[in-house]
Amino acid sequence: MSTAAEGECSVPQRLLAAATRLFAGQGYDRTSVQEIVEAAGVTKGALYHYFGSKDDLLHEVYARVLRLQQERLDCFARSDAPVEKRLREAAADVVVTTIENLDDTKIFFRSMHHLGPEKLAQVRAERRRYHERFRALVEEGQRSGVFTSATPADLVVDYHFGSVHHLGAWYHPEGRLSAAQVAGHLADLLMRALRP
Amino acid sequence: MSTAAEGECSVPQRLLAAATRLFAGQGYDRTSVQEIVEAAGVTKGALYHYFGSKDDLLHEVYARVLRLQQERLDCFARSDAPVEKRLREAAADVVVTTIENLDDTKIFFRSMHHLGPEKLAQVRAERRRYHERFRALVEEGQRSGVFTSATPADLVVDYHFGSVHHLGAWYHPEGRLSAAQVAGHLADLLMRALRP
DNA sequence: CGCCACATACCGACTGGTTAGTCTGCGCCG
DNA sequence: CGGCGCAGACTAACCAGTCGGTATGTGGCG
Repeated sequence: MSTAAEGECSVPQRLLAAATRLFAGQGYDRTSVQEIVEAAGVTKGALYHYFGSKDDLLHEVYARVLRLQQERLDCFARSDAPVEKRLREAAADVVVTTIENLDDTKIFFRSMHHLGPEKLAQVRAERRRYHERFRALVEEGQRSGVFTSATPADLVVDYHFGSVHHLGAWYHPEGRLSAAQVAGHLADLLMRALRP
Repeated sequence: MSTAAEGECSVPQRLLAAATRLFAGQGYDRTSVQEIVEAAGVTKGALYHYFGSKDDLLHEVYARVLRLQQERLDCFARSDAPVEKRLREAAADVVVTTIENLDDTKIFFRSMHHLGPEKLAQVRAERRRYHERFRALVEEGQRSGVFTSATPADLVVDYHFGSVHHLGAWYHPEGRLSAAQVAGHLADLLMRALRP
């Protein structure tokens, strides 16, 4: 009766997965709690046993993807390779992980305003930390002269992340370009834009 | 009693303006028809006198901004300046008009999925035409050798428009950069990324 | 000019349907 | 037997859209 394989995960994980898929497909508001629990093969009692509210569910989705991206970026930034290599790899990796979690990303930028104020502030703060770490890489390259300083670093970061966030609007896994190929091209564009 | 000056516009225009502001601020689903008519200083009878449904209202917002952007792009593309000048001006102009109509843009990419299937198809078709005209400029420059062909033209277009769409997420009119300054920087980034 | 017929513009109470969240209870496991 | 994990009916609120009604014009006709 349910769409997903029900037996292979714990109930909260199944609920989170179903919610992610449905939120990404039809948006937060258009997805009723009833639909989520049916897709997960349980009932509302189960959902409200594990989550405080529908908002909580959304917040969990956000927390998961934020944690993942922060970890990956840290990994690249801490390397001791030259800065242009570190930035290029970080820029490409964020594209790959975004494509690998396209549902989460779609939700992220489409449903942010559905979060309550305090959860929103928390998500925004984490997001800002992520941006700042990325920007630090750009600034490092600008100071050392391998990148042009013609454009302020924060604008460069917003430029790149803008196109990353937009991936959900056009990328299809069955398309002619693989995630790695797209990532390579977008990273190239960024690096060329930063050439002195 | 109402928030906006009521007397200076026709009722349908006031309704459209109120809807735009509210949709951008709280999203389509979180905005009730009651809120819209109160903000416009009328009642539901007036709204349903001029618009067929809440969807219609949203669709009108889309149609307005699509028409505007298409006109502006046509204007730049038809010039007989060298292609790098035409593309640069078009790329900068789309940033300026996006910033000047930030509310519309926010709605555009956040609430698309609220449109019914046939209206959605129509909006998408117009959007695609816009993209294709922009892409044609990039391809022209690539053929004539003033732009690098390292990156496929459609990816370049998605790269630029991605950051344009993302403007609504970070740009604030009171910030330190004017719309024209941001437009100049983003156009510079694009042109540098296209240098051979 | 006075008056009627009709239309356009708008009002606001009402309805049918939907939804998030609650609460009581039941079955299974330790 | 006791409590954890969950079922599912229930409720209170809300909301898009409807519909009969009202007011303000507008054109024709006697």
